[in-house]
Amino acid sequence: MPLAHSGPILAAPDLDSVVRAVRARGLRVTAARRAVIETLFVAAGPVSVEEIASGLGGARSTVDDASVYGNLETLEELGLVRHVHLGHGPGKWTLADRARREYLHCERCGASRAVEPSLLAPSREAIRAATGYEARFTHFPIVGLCPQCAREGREGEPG
Amino acid sequence: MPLAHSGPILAAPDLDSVVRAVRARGLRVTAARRAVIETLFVAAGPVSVEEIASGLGGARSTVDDASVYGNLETLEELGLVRHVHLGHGPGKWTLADRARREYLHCERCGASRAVEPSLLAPSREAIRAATGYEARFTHFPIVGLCPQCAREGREGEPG
DNA sequence: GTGTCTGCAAAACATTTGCAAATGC
DNA sequence: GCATTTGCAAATGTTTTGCAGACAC
Repeated sequence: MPLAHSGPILAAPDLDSVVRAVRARGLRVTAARRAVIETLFVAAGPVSVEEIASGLGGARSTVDDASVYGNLETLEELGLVRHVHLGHGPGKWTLADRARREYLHCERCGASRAVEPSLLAPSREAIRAATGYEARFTHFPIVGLCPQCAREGREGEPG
Repeated sequence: MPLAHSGPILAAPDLDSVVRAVRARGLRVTAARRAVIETLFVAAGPVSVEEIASGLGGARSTVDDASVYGNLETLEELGLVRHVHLGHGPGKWTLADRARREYLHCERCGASRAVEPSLLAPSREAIRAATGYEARFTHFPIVGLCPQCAREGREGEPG
């Protein structure tokens, strides 16, 4: 079942399948590891290390920051989770198959909104054709000016 | 010679014109401020705070980190300098009119390369038409897989 | 039983803040 | 002369590292 960039398929694996994948790679399923995965699983969107460590989403126990960092790194290496940046500052974490949305971020007022994926398709194709790179626009937001700030910028400028 | 989407044209000014702009805004031209600007001016590309503070590029004196941060923030607010991120980690700083290149960054091996601006034009237009945002792809790199890592990814995957 | 993982404490970085002294205008 | 700006020192916030004990398998 292909999860990758192309497919519209939304595989949304259950928690057990993630846990199984962890075990399949030879990693141990500890309470801390399970709590991290559960938090990512129940979260509405990408979450911070802080949120994961404090057991947001009702994880039974709390997990030490250092262990959260370690686990996220390990799980990211396995391709099970990803981190994304929604603006400046520390990243947020999510299950790998959920990191599919591209965002616009206004550099002046900080406003943020998701982008209709089809808008990026032409450039993604052009980049692939010209450079061979498979571009994902999901990791960092696309920075620019929102309509209002763009307007103000054009008026306000002295000359 | 069109440099950008719209905005006030600010073309490769000499050092003095930047200094004049600073004074014109009512800011004082101190030794530290001048050193920061000079470093940005002579640098081959975007530079780190560390590099600026240590007087890379032959600035006569060294400038305290805190002062560099303060100056960069002030100058960015005036629109004279910008910071960009070329990968993960702390940003790098450059004169505003020089922050025009878009980069591809491989999330697996870290390879980086500039993008031919025309490749992004279609999506920039589509985004403007659909959302009103003026997208700049220069602030964060576009993350993805370089040709080689993309190939390995496709082969290596277990299933 | 053994090697992995955890929590805790401390270190390493990047950045911000507070403030008295220095200095551009 | 006076407000702005500086350097220094300390605080903050995030992430990494070291390590003895706990625990999954």
